[in-house]
Amino acid sequence: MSIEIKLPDGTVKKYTEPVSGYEIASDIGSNLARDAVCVEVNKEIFDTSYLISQSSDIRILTKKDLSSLKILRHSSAHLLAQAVLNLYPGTMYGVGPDIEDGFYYDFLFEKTISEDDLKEIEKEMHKLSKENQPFVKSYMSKKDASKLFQDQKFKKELIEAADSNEGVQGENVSVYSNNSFIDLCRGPHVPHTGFIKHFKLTRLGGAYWRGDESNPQLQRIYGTSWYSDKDLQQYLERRIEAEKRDHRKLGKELELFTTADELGPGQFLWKPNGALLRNIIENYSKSAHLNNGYKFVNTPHIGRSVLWETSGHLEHYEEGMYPPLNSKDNDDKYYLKPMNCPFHILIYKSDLRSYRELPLRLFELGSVYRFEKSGVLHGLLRARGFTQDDAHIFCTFDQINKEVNNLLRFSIALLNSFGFTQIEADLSTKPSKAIGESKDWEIATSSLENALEEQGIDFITAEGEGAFYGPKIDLHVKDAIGRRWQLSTIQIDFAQPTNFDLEYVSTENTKDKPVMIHRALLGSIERFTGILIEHYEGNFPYWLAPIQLKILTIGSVDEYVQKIASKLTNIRIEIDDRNIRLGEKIHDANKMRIPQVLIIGEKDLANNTGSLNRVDSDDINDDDIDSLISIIKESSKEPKFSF
RNA sequence: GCCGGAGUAGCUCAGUGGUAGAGCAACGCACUUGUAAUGCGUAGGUCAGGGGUUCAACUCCCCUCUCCGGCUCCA
Repeated sequence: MSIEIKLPDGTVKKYTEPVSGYEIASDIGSNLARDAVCVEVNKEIFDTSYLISQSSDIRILTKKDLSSLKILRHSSAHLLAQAVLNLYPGTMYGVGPDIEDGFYYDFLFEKTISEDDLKEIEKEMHKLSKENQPFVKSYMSKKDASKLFQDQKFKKELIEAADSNEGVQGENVSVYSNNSFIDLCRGPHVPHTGFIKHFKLTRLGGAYWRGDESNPQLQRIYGTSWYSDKDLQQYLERRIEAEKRDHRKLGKELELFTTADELGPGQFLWKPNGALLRNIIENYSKSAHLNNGYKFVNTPHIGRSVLWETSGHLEHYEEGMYPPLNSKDNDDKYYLKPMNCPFHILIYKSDLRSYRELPLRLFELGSVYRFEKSGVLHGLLRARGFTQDDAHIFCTFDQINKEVNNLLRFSIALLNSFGFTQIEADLSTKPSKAIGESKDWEIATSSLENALEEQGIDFITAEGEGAFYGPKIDLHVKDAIGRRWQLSTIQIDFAQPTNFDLEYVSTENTKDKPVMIHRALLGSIERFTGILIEHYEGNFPYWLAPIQLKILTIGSVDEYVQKIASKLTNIRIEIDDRNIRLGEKIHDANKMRIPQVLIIGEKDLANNTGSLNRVDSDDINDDDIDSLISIIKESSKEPKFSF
């Protein structure tokens, strides 16, 4: 017997007996043997103890490999379950995969545990970690496994459901054991529990068994796990960073928006600073649209039920709509609009349309109301009332590709203007709950795909994630700390033109059906503002800052300050002329994240000077006031929009 | 909607069966201020709302509302 093991550097090692990854690593070097997490055999990952019996290309994975981190986290989940079962015998355990930055495990405790209990569980995990218990894989029949897990109803269910993710393959299952703890598992795992050192249990939450709302709820324990303490600490710091950026907290501190119990959940009141910010965003979007082929429309907030029956919303999304308002005159019912499209369609239908008018692009900052489930509301990011930068493009079949191409460029240019430069796309295809012809779905989907390819945008396909009336492209941005947010959406719709009998007169004088494209680029203004707040941590670029400049006075300089202010046309200014110390005025301006502060004292009045402090550059002290004014004007300009 | 946690002054929080507290903010007085919080004083609360237990409830129990962490959902 001859087994040839080929290493990544091309060297070949020969063995006469089946050999484990660990043995190969040991043959290469003792350090590698110590650090080996797993072994990749012909692109598939196995435990270091796995016996390789055929000639293969292999690679030893160490702590440095990305996939090793996933393996560590999955093993951490096992350790968590082991600790939980030690401390709370009789607990039912569900599944425990690795996730981004960590892992979780779902449990059904005999008595619900609380967040405080996590400390004790963590302590137990550390204890088990120190014991360096090896993870050992074995196989057994489904029958034997059912017997082994006879007291564990969730495990039995997984065995019966033949869940390959949980190690059930055909008639056999694989299980991993370390010490007395045994779990149904496909693996692979780190060699022993000693690899799991730098972890922390982070959260406790509820989760439906197998992610199904109709199933009972379990308690899910979340944790994070790393190969070094440094990585763990960095991760924990990142979390604190993210908390600091919370738009709900900053919204309160910077006096941007507020809420009140009397309003009802998911609705917001915009205070002067927030309304300014919002208006800046809206106006920028409006002028971008106005200058690029869109026609503005305005539509009401409620519509008769027949409209929503025709559009299909009542049939498909009634639960997400506010309950109807009854008419006092007759049996009519009115619904708050969850979308603007039916109204824009009515505008399209109000005239006989010619092919010459197409593409017809109707734009509106349209406020919509969706009765989101109470538990999903999350500040501005998920509200019940919000305003979309919404447009509907009515075009011919042949125009789709060009329109989508334009839209992608337009959208990216807009997001770039606001400081989002890393953009990725999702292409969502036909869901199970869909209306319309399959052929139309195929054409629509492929035209979106073509446009993405023509624009050279990286995208992933999200199967079955499309809207009920058509496929869509979603654009995602990465923020300053790497979080991914969905913003723009571009959706093709063959269904609504049919529902509403839309038509246009073609070159051949026939009546043809137009195609509709729904698109919102910033998405919801509320949500977009929330994301901007988190992206900039409240430190907005000059053009977005609600107050761009604060003038701080020292002594009596009123007239001089008025003269300066009148020269700063179109700059959003606040003047602080309170009779208090300069240090306190600076403190207050900084607290409100005012990006530019102009200090004017009696000395400046005499010399025609001023001092300028700016967040992103050095202070300019006692400089000529006119030169300071031009610096302020120049730096406060909004970015030019072009695409 | 479901599981768990929380709600005390405008804000951030302490108090856990026995007279409701602090800092900041607000207001008043003094200080007239040149680069990250001047000092003193005053006022501010149905302890989310409702019901119950108790001699006595912010505190214990029940219901409702809102918020937070998750799950599910997101046209």
